[in-house]
This record gives sequence, C-alpha cells and structure tokens, in this order.
Amino acid sequence: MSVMPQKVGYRDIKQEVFRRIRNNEWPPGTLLPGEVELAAEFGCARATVNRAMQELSDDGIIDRKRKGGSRVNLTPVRQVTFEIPLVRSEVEAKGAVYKYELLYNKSDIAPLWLQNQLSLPVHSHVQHIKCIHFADDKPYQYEDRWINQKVVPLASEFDFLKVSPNEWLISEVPYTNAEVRFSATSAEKPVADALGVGVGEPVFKAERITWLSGEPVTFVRLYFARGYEMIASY
Amino acid sequence: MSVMPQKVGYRDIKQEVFRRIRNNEWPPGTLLPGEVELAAEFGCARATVNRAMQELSDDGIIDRKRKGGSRVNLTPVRQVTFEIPLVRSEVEAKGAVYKYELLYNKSDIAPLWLQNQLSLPVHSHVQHIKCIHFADDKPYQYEDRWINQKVVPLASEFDFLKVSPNEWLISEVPYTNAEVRFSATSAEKPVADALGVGVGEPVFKAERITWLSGEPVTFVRLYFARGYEMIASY
DNA sequence: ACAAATTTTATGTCTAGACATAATATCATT
DNA sequence: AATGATATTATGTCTAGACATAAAATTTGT
Repeated sequence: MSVMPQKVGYRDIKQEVFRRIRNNEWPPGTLLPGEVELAAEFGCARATVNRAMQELSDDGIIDRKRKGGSRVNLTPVRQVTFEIPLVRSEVEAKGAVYKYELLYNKSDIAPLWLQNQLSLPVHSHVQHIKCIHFADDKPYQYEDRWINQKVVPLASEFDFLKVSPNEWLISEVPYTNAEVRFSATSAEKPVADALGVGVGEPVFKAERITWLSGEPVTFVRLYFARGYEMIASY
Repeated sequence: MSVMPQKVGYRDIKQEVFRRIRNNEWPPGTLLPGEVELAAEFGCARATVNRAMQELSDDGIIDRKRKGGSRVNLTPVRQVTFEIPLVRSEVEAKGAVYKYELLYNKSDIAPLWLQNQLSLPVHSHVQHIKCIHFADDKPYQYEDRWINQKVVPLASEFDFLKVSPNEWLISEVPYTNAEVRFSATSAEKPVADALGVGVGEPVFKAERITWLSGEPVTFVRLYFARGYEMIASY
C-alpha cells in the first residue's frame, strides 16, 4: 500500500489514477474500480473521486458509462486547443508594435460564392472590408472580410479607419459560434502585394465563418506573413 | 421574476447566466452576483451554482477570483479544439481507402538541429523514418520522423513495413505531451516527389514534438497533399 | 428459446453544512 | 504617507447522505 497525503483532494486522485494508467498498471481497455471502491482506497468521499474521474473523462483519458463503469480509453482522444486571440493581442504578445490600416470598405450585394458559404438569401447586403495588420511596421496579416448587414446593420456606418473590423465585431457581437479552416495557399497578386511577398509564394491562410445563434455574421479570410507558425501544446 | 423549472440543475444555471451575458444584461466587465446570492435566486445549493460558474470559467466566459468574485470576461477567450486523429482514421473518415508505405528506416546519431529541438545529449541514437500515407492511392501525407531510442528502444527492431510509426508509437507510448506547429511551406524536392506536386508549391506542414513525462520521445514533420484543410468549430 | 418485465448497479447530480485559502479592505503603527 | 497586522469575504474544496437514471443482469412469462 502506498502512503497517502494527509488530505486527499480530487487532484491527488486524478493524478494517481492517471499515473497508474500511464504506467500500464491499468492498460487501455481496463475496467477501473468503481467510485465507491476508489473512495475507500483513498479515504475520501465518493463525490471527490467523482470529480477526479469526471475530469479524466473530460480529458479523454477514460470513458464512463452509467452502470457500465469507467474504463481506460483504447485510443486516447488527443486534442489540441488553440486560443484565438485578437490580432492586436497576438502582435503585442510577441513584443511588437501593432498597427492597422484600412484598405477597402464598401457596401455590396453578396456574390454567389459568398451566398453559398453563408447560406444567405439572394441580394443580401454585405459590407466588404480589406485591411492589413502590422507588427513593427512589417505586414503581419492581410484580412479580407464580409459582414452580413442583416445581422450587423451598424457595419455600414461604422468608421473602420481607426478600429479594425476584428475588434469592432468582438465588442459588437460577442459569444458567437464559428468554423475555421486552415490551409496553405499560394499568394495571389493582391495578397502578395499586401504582405510583401512574391506572387506564388506559400502563405498560411485561415478562413472563418461566424454565426450568432444560427445567423451568419461574417466570413473572413486571413493571410499570414511569411514564417508564420500556429503553435499549440497539449 | 422568471418562472423556474421545478428542479434547477447546474446546466440550467449555466445556460441562464450565459443567456444574460450574451443578451448584454451583464455586459463584459460586469461583476456578477456572488454564489450565495445566485443560489438564493435559483433556489438551489451553492455547490450547484459553483459547478455552473466553474464551467463558465473553464469555457473562458467569465473570470473568477477568490474574494474578487466573478466577472464577465472583457475579451472572451475564444479557443478552438482540434482532434488529433491517426492518419488512418482521418483518411477513413473521409470515406477513402487508407494505404501506407515505408520509404526509409535507419538508425542514426541525432543531427545537431535535432539535438537542439529535443534537448538531446550529444551522440544520441535516433531512429529516422520516412513514410507516406495514401488516401485512395493518392498521396495524402508525407511523414519524416525521428524517434528517441533512449525512450523507445524497441523502435530500432520493430518492422515498420506494415504498421506506420504513427500507430505503433501510440500503442507503445500513449499519454504523451506534445507541441505542434502548423505552417505553410514550399515543397522541397523530396516532399514534392512524394506528394506528387511541383517543387516550390505551397504545402501545409505540421511539426510535432512529443514527450513522455519530460523525456523527448519523437519529432515529426508532416506534409499534407495539395488542398488539405484543417477544420475546426467552436 | 425468446421476449418482456424487473432488479441491480455504477455513475450523475443535488443538498446542507463545513473548513480552507487567496485577496481585498480596514485599522493600527511608525 | 508608508508599513504592517488583522478582519472580512467570495470562491475552492470536501463530506455524508440522498435520490435520479441509464444500462446491464436477472427473472419471469410465453
């Protein structure tokens, strides 16, 4: 038997159970002892064990079923989480000075491809904005965005000279849902010019569609400068 | 006052609090009522409110501090989570037939750059493996991997002709930590040949370093075929 | 042997109350 | 005014016990 700390918290239990799993004392597929049993072993209440196991389940380490008990996941679900910061914060976090420049700002009727992307009705009004974000006066990100005026009518009036649509939208329509697609693409002329790279050079691209309770809010294409890396740990 | 369900669960509270935040009843920065107060309003125990608020905090919606109370996050921390599937699963999920081919497999001394990447001692032995993953006989992903033989000595003996290092490592060394870096790069000759694209074409690249309780396990560079997109929702 | 009804069981969730802890606010001292 | 000690407070965590619920295991009916 192992020596237990004076007071066993859910973190201790979580850690110890995880340790046994990692050390193959409880290999993948193993049916773990029930909560009551573990509570007895660790000398604590079942609720404490419950919290530990719940978190292990959230982390994708174990799989729990009512009555079925908890078992070690056969294929641990590894997942990365990326934070999606404001461009400004991202730039400033690197210790660089952030600057923003508006390139284009016009109200328009949604082109066909955008209609499809956002499931918009025909003749929908959208605000089309192009701008560029700098880090220490070097181009950092080129942004090509469409905003659905039906959901955000103020977009047509707002002056995007000082504040980027990125930041304005977050203050205007927070707590949205979104889908992001990351890919590598070769720089077309406008993108290449804006980012100061050669036409055809590889560029890291992100496309994002944003909804507010089912209604499409905005579609944006982001092109990152040469050497950009998206980093995450898990 | 609103009509409450007969039994108020933590989900109800979480949902209701979130609703008020989204509807700007509690705009960003607002100091929320304390747990005791909310418990009184919802007619439940403080622990129930606690669980709801804890989850809102985990979700990055609110910010909690002891004694300071809970307040609505000024800039909601949006985060995407990507699942990291096995290449095989990824390919098969697209309804394609998976195939794997080993290109190179040699034991070697870690080159300097790898020493640095993995913080390895000099003259470390590593297994260097190159292989390619197909979807419906079309190149899908080119893999260039180094495995630390100190942590995974069996790597030098294992026959990677049938089973990819990807799958073998997961069964051999599960529950690792990792850092991933995604970027766009232009295809060098070997990559271009393997993926069947032109030299210099943009390629989506992922680099991953994996540790097992502090010890570096493997470094891998993954190059994806033209048109690859990494998709996530949040 | 098969299907339907019943029991059993492990997890899911809630409660009321308690003590812990970090951070702020307040008060006393130099 | 700056410093240090002390009280206050909101969240963090735990407990013991309870009832809920999904799903497996068993019994019953045909």
